[in-house]
Amino acid sequence: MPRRSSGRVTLQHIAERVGVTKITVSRALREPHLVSATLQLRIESAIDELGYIPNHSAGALASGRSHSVALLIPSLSNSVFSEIQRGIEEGLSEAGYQVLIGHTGYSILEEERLIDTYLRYGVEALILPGSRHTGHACRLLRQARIPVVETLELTETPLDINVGLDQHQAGKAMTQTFLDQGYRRVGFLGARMDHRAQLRMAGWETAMQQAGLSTERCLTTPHPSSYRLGGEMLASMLDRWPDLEGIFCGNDDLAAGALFECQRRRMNVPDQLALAGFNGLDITEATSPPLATVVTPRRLIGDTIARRLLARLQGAPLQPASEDLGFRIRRGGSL
Amino acid sequence: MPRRSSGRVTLQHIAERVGVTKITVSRALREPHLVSATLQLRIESAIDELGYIPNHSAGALASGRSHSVALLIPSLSNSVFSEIQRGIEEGLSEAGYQVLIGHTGYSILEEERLIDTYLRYGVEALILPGSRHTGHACRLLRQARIPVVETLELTETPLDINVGLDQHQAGKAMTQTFLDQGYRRVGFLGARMDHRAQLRMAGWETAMQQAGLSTERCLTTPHPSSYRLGGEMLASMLDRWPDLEGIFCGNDDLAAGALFECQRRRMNVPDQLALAGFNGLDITEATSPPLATVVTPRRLIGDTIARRLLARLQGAPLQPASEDLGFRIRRGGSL
DNA sequence: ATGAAAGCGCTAACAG
DNA sequence: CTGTTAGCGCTTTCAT
Repeated sequence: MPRRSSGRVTLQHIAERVGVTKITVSRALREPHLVSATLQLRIESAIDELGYIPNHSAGALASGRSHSVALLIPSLSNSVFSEIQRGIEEGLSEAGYQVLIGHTGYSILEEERLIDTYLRYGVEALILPGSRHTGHACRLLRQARIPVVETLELTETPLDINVGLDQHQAGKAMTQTFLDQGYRRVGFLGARMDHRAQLRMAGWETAMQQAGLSTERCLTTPHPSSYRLGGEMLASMLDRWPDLEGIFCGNDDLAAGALFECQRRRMNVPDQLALAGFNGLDITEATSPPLATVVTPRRLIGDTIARRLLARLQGAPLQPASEDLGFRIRRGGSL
Repeated sequence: MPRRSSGRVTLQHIAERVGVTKITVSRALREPHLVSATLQLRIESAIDELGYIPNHSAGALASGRSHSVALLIPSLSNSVFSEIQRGIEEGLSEAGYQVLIGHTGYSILEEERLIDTYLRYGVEALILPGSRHTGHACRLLRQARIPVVETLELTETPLDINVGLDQHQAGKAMTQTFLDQGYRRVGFLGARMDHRAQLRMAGWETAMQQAGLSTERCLTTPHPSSYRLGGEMLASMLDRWPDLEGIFCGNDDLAAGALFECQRRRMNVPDQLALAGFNGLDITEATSPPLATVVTPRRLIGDTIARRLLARLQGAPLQPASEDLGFRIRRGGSL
């Protein structure tokens, strides 16, 4: 009688049932071509009958490989990440990796906690939103010696793979679009104000300053963005700066919320007020008028991450480098 | 020289550095009160210096406990789940559980695959969206003998814990609200048509039939729902049934998309066409007019799941039972 | 308060 | 194609 035992069905049980040793059963599962066809069948049926479920921890411990990768996303309710995730998942699951999702709530402290957790789980790579991390997180990542992907934004000093787009440049380009259309009193509206939101806003500032225009018409909040918030903040801005001609919103949710508030006030968009968002989510094509936005190549980002990460996992050397996948301005009808 | 070794820092390394055995280090980590204060400090600093990261697989294998729970969600881009997730995560992480997120893409086959995967990982409980599962999934769940939560919808035959709301009843109640307001030619618009969407639609049918009204004005698609799709489907419905007085949309995205299409056509909502959605997402309060919707208690669902699951994890017996957390109809201004 | 021994379930390495 | 042996890194159990 064993002193400890989980009562779970193990390889050993299958092996006894079939009349071989457990290593053969193990092989039948992992390298079927090394096992005779008849045995293979008998093993399969024994597994089925007994309801064997492999113990991932035991396998990972013995082999030193977890076949899993962690993907950290800032928020579950932000659809920006869903396409990126699809690209990543498709590429990696094909190669036998399980993608473990964690969400940071836009906090680098929570990101640090998750990095620690997933390193304990022995993930073979980490995909992180953004390029800002806590000092301890960076130390953990360095020690772990596993591939790391930083995504969404670009950084001068990537830890490893960096795939995204230049958020500052994109913010600047969208602002320039306002200016090209003749708008002058262009404000900025931002929520949450994570690093990417800050970069976009900085892009707006740069463009405005280069055009010799005022950057005073700016309203931001640390609160999470939402449609409602977009409407409320638009109202505040119009109160304070009734002369506004256009507003660049840090993301599509805010822009849509702002548009709804304009509709409520019977303000014509873009004649009385031009609006633009950021990301090119589905909603920007559905509203009336469609919203101007910066279309980000999210699916491409996901595919690219999968491809480059697989190369690293399969032995490609560490060569920290950024890959800029660009963006596209879409004027919609709101600008 | 050991034949195999990962090169990672282990408990053994810490122990040697401090001059104790590894079991003492292990205790210092898990039951600090059993270790003398001075040792505790020396162990902590050694861990810090060497950058020790515990190996979760080894711990899980030795103890038979993974301290993790899997939460499967249908889609990352659907914010319906984000509040549920928050409630679950807060409750469980406080109790020392790591919540692993997986997404099924609304497919019970993918759900089955994820259940299998996470059982291999040794999760101590599973939280599933919905009550429809493949036969093999049910078998796996039964064999695993761990707590299972089925959520969002209610079922007569819960596997274990079941927390949600009566989707059929909710669909019926929203339809009845149309009828109470005097609308008669009320259609139904649905996308994706997963089980919950089907239940909502069945609720609409029931209410219409009980009122002796036609259920012909119904358009559904298996495609994922989106704002754009809501607009396109509304257009099709108006083409086909120009006499429509109201449309109950299976979710808020479709309803919002439909509203935008009405705005494009300069159709007054609700005078020319009444609209309603389902879930009570943020957008329903932001549009102009605000959208009628079925407000679902998502945060409460999450909190309730956490509470009941913790009880089960701490030994409460298996007592399959459903908990109906209800819903609220909000008329908004579109109905 | 600390230690020794055994073992969790699996796979790497080598043998045949 | 199949088996033997050792060990992955940790925790349990029992001793001291």
